[in-house]
Formats: sequence, C-alpha cells, structure tokens
Amino acid sequence: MIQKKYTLKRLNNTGALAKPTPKDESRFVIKYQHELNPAQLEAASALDGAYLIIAGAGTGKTRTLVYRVARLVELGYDPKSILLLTFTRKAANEMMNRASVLLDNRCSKVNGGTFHSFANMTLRKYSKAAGLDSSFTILDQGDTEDVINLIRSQAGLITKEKRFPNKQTLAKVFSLSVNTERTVEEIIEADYPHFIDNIDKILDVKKVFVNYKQKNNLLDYDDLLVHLKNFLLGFGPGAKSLLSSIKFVMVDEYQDTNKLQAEIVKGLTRMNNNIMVVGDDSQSIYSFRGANFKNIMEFPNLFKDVKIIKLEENYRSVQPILSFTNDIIDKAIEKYPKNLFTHKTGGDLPVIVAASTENLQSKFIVEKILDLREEGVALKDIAVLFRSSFFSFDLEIELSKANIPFQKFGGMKFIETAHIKDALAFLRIAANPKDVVSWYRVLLLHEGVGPKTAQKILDELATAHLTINANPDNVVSFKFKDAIAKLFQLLYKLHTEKNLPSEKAQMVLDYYYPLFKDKYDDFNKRKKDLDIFQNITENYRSLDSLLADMAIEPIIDSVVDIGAEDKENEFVTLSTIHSAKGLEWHSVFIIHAVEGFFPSSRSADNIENLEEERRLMYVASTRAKQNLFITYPMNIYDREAGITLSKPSRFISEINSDLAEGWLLEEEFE
DNA sequence: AGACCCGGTTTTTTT
DNA sequence: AACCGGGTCT
Repeated sequence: MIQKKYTLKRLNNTGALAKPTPKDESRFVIKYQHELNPAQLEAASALDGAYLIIAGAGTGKTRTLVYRVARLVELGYDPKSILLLTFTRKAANEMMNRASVLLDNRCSKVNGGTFHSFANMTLRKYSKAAGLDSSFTILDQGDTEDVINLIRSQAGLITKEKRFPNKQTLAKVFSLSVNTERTVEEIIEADYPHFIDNIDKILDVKKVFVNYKQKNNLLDYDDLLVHLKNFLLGFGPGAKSLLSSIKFVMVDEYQDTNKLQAEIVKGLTRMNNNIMVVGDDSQSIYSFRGANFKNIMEFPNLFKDVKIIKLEENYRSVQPILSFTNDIIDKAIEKYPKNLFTHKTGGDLPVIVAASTENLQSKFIVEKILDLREEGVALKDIAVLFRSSFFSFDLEIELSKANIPFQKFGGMKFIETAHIKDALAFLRIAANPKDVVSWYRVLLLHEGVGPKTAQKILDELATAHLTINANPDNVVSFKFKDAIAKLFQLLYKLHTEKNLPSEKAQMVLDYYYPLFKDKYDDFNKRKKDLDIFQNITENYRSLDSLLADMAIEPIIDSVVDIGAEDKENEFVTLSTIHSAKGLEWHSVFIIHAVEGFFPSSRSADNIENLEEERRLMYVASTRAKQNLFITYPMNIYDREAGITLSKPSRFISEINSDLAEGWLLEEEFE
C-alpha cells in the first residue's frame, strides 16, 4: 500500500489546536523562557487542568498571569474564552493592558473583573434563566444597612430593656452567614453571644429582609454571588451556554476568597476543569468578609489532580527590606512554609521612626517626601500606608500646607457621601421604579416628610403597583401631595425620556440643588463632589451601566482624571493597607504603628484577629521596593486619659534589632 | 403624632 | 462625619 504524506495545517482562530511541545517555543512572538524564571514559565505555559500558584509577595505573580494570558492568545485561543477574576477591576484592566502591550490588543478582549462585576453582567444577561428581573438594582453596603434599619425600626424591636443589634451588626451577621455558609445562629453564638437571647427576632428580621429584597427587585452584594452560584450549579441551558464559552478561568488573590466564591469557581469549571488560582496565604487580610487563609490550602481537595507551583524569587524589594518583612511573617503562628529570596544587592535598612506627637510624625513625612523628590524620586513612586482611614487626617493637612499633591484611596469614598447618594437615588428610581430604598431616601429630602410620611406614600405607591405616574393625583391622596407633585413629574420624565445619563443627571441636580443647600451647612465643600459626579455621568451611554458601576466599582480615578494633565497626575498616594494590596512603590511610609491602633485594640482579645493584623503589617511593608519607613507617635490622645504615652506596635518592637535602624525624632527650634 | 434640632458618642478594613 | 436618643416644636 502506498503511504501518502499528509500534513495537518494549524488552524488560526479556534480553540482546536495541537498543543505545543516544549521544543516548539520558536513559534511564539514572545520569548517566554527568557522573560520568566522556571517556576513562572511553568505556570505561564500551563494549559488544561487545575493549578494552584503559591506566589509570595513581589515574586512576579501579576507578570506570570499576564504572560499566561498572552501565551494562550498566541496559541490561538479566543480571548473571550479566558476569564480573569481579580480583586478589583483596576487590577483586571492593568493585566489586560500589560498583556496587550506584550502581544497585541487581542488581549484586551479577555473577560475580566471582580466576582461581583462578573456576577452582575452574567445575571443581567441570563436574568430569565436565573429567575431575576433584568432591571434589578444593586444595593451597596449603605443601602443594605438602610433596608435593614427600616425593617428593624418597623418591627418594634427597639425596647429599652433589651439591647438589639444595630443595623451594621445585623448586616454583618447576615453577610457573614451567606459568605461563609454558616447559619445566623452559629455566627451569633460564636461572635455575638450577648445577642443570643434575641436570636428569634434577628431571624425574623432576616426573613423580612430577604422577602423585601425579592419583592422590590433589589440585590445586595451577597445576592449577586448567591444567584450566580445557583445559576451555575443549577446547570440549566443558560449556564451550559455560558460555560461552553469559557475555556480558561484564572483567579487572582485567591487567599482572599471565601467559601461562596470557591463554589462559584467550582461551578465555572464544571465543563472542563481548567482553573488556575494564584495567591499567598501570608497576605490574607479579608477575614471580615468571610475569607479564610486556609481556603487556599483546601483548594487541592476541591479539584482533581491539582498541580502546585511555588514562586519564591522576590523581584521587588532590596535585601534589607526582604529580610525585615520575612522576619515579620516568620513570627506568624500559622503559615505555610515559604522561602523568599532575592538576587538584588545593596539598599538601606528599613527605618523605624519614633515621633513625639502625631503632628511631628506628619511633619517628618512631609520633609522626607520633599527630600526624596530632591533625590529624583517621583511623587507617584511614594506611598503612605495606614491601618485605618482616619490615621491620615493630620498628615493630609500638613501635605496641603506644603503644597504636596496627594490622592487618598480607601476609607470613605466619594460615592458613599450622603449628597452623592441623594443624587444617585433619583436616577435609581428612574431605572427601577421598584427601588424602595431610593424612594425612601428621596422622599425624606422633602420638608415635612419624615419616616412615617414616607412610608405612607410608599404604601400608596405599592397599591398602585409602584408605577410612576405623571399625575400624582391618581396615586397620592394625602396632604403633602402638592409638595410631592413636582417630584413625581421629575421622576416620570427621568423614567420615560430617552436621553443620556448626563442629561438625566442634570435634571436631577437642578431639582436637588435647593434641597441640598438646605440640608447641609457645608454645602460649598460638597458642591465639588456633585460637579465631579456630573462629569462622571458624561462617560456613560446607558443609565444601567452607570448605576451598576457606581454600586460595584466606584470610580476613584475619575477624581484625578478631571481636567488633570499628565503633570497634574503627579501625586503621593495615601492609602489604607487594604486598598494597597497588589501595588508597589519605590518608597513606602507606614504611619501610626502604635499598639491599640495597629494592631487595633479591637483585635487584642482574639488571636486569629491579631494574626490577621500581623499579615496586614506584612502586606504593608512588602509594598516597598527601595525605602521603607515605619513611624509612630509616642504620645497619643485618648478621650478618657488625655495624652498618654504609647507603645510601638508589637510587630515592630518584636523585630530583630539588626534588621532595622531606629530614629528618634526631635523638633528643631527655630 | 410626627418632624426636627441638638448634643453626646463612636469610628477598622471592602465588593 | 454619621448615628442615636431625647426633648421640643408644628
């Protein structure tokens, strides 16, 4: 028989390709072996199967993910079939940009975002299959608390004899219960034993809360995840169609995911078991959101044949900083062994600075920032990090005095301020007339309308099936109807007119402005925020996407973007440690490293919380590439005791004294 | 009865 | 800065 030679041509744009052998590297545009170390290369070249990448701080975790994305795209996989779940959308965008620069802009088509934004997109697209109305409104934390408060106050639970948990506590308990898949009883018993007598009433509130959201087409953050999970695990036709379009799933910062998210990951990979998660147990800092650093080590039990790859070479920090941070984490009671090393040489010892007062601490930082700038360090390469947002108040004043531009991340967001929430509430009603929380908020803005009257109006609206009617006479039959008539006209217009979000926002602001001026004494200061808000709305073509973004991914950057040229973009970063996750700077200051503040006195009685505070200090100090300064004021104001002498944070005082330099700050008399 | 004003208390961290 | 409770005004 004659044997014919037949060569199979490689297809270019489908997933059905021959897998490259290691010798095949020449086919790639990018020289992966030269760009990555062996462990990174192994991770970046992975194709099918389940992978757990344990990546210590600064070991090129992002780089590895970026190269894997590029490589998959080079292999011809459809970018849209790659799903990259990250902690913030900023992180996802950054990765996609880097991959695009590396290869080409096919990489920007990768599916990416947070668990919540992915849930939002999916649930809107497959709303029917998920049993939802696609115009659902997303409740952020504050909204969720408002709803709970409404129920709490209506249930007649506030009696003088018995203490009943406040709205924050209730919201926290309910959320923790969902995210950790424990019952409310278990959580109350474990974390709030003093409320155990109220358990029945607490469960009642939860029941009403759940019904309320359902009836009013509202989803809170947890509902987004729960519905996504149910949709995926239900595995109906909709889910199958979605899953067949997803070929590779990658999850960044896996140490900060919780049980619910782990199940979503499980559901996402049901069709092909292709999953890569990346994380570092030593950087787990979100236990208050139900994350458990042990989850990452349970990953191998969740999936079949998990391959574990460890990244241990640190490319970020100079040796003295690495030794210092290794020492912090070595003292952790429970952790999985890692051996971070670097080939970088030189560099100064980290400096621990004792300042006599908080203000002197601020002045030191200002002076040092100016020094660094003299030495040629750009402001954007400098960051000041802190445990809690309010630690930076004094520093913010000093920076302003010295004319040093800064941008603050974390803490109270512009989107959470009362006046922005007011303005948003109008738009939310326009998008979803069943959004009772927003109705309530808007009604309360009007003179003479308090909780009771607002409720009355809402009851009337409910019997009219909450339709915004251009003529409120039909639905409102009470004494405030004249005052409310104008409001109804506005809402009707907002709801029905087909115009851009920015035009709707303008209508809202015109209406809101007089009420706003009345409500806030400091309206001049707040006015700026409204202007910024209006600018943001210009970026959107649909109201739904504007509102979804506002709830899930508040745009902090836009504050900087407004009218800022590149030169104006030069600023020092002030950030909570939580918001600094995954980032790095040439020079890093950690302020307020004082016992009782960092670690916070609230964690003092609980060893697990204390350990998390330690990991926070670890995350903070591993952000530094070249310089690390840790400062603390020796005298702290305490409400009860007045000025008291404070002790430096235990995480600092425990450190081997050879690993850092100590400075005592003294004020110079002029 | 319900809205509103005042003053004291309390603030972790985030999607 | 926002929340809660108590007292006062409409």
